[in-house]
Amino acid sequence: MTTCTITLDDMICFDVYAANLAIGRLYKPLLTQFGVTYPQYLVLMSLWEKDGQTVGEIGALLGLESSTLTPLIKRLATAGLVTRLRAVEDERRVHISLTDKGRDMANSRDQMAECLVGAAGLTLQEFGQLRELLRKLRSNLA
Amino acid sequence: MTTCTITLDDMICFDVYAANLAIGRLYKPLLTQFGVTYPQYLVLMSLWEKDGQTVGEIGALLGLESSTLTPLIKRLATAGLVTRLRAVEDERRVHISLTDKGRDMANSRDQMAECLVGAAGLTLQEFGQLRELLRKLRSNLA
DNA sequence: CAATAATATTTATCGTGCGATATTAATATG
DNA sequence: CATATTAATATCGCACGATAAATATTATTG
Repeated sequence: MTTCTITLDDMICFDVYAANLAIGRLYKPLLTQFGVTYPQYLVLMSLWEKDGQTVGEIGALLGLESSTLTPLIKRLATAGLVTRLRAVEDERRVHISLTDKGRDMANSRDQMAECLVGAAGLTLQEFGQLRELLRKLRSNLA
Repeated sequence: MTTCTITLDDMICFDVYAANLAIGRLYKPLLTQFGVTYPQYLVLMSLWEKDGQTVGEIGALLGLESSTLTPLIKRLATAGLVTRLRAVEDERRVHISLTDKGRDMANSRDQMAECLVGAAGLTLQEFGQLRELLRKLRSNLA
């Protein structure tokens, strides 16, 4: 039975990897219009959800170290999409906030969403299943 | 209904991204012992499945361009895990074959598999579901 | 034989992701 | 109150991934 287990699992890591690249590739044409990369877009997404998060909070959400996020967010700041502001109550923390330009980009989210939903060819139910399985997987690994 | 759709989808790309990193991070300690990275490991996996594949075949499997794979595979060759041999029947193609050392690494696959299966906390049925959904998603996007 | 397609490499570029280390500030501890 | 500890983030450096574009070489097709 070990053989069975191995095949299943190994295909999983394979498929997650390939699916991730495929999604990024789908979004790319839209994202380059805004001059941002796919990981940068994910950071923006988390800010559209909740503005003003700290670097640590965003990192926890995406599963990234601050050493990865700091330069990434600086590029977003250079692009004029976010601002970095040290918290007054705890000056270790740096809050990331959307600029007007960054907030405006949220409108394009609908467009990208429909793009993926259309291209993915999954039912809403399947989307929900997939999301739930991935979250379960990830939370167990973390 | 639009709102519902958007939320679902956007979480998907989010979760795929995070899950991919989480799996890579889980494997990392084991992989560094062998001196290979996670994408390099995926290439080895495809060779354990079917040895002697061409660069193009591996690329199709992983969804990578040959321009990405060529340097990656060269690193595997430098590490003594694979050999690169131009096909005699069609000299455009380059076949990648495992060395003894590369084949030996396949033994560790079981260890890694059990590691993931154990840590993931998913049933075999859920693994199957997840794999099927990801493959469907990917094949539609490609 | 010429034109076109397929395959892999080269080159150049950029960004990701992380480890190691430093820095700064809040919090304990004595 | 001084100092050690811990936490959060920044900084630096590095290797590699991923892609685009251009090139070279070989097959195939008309």
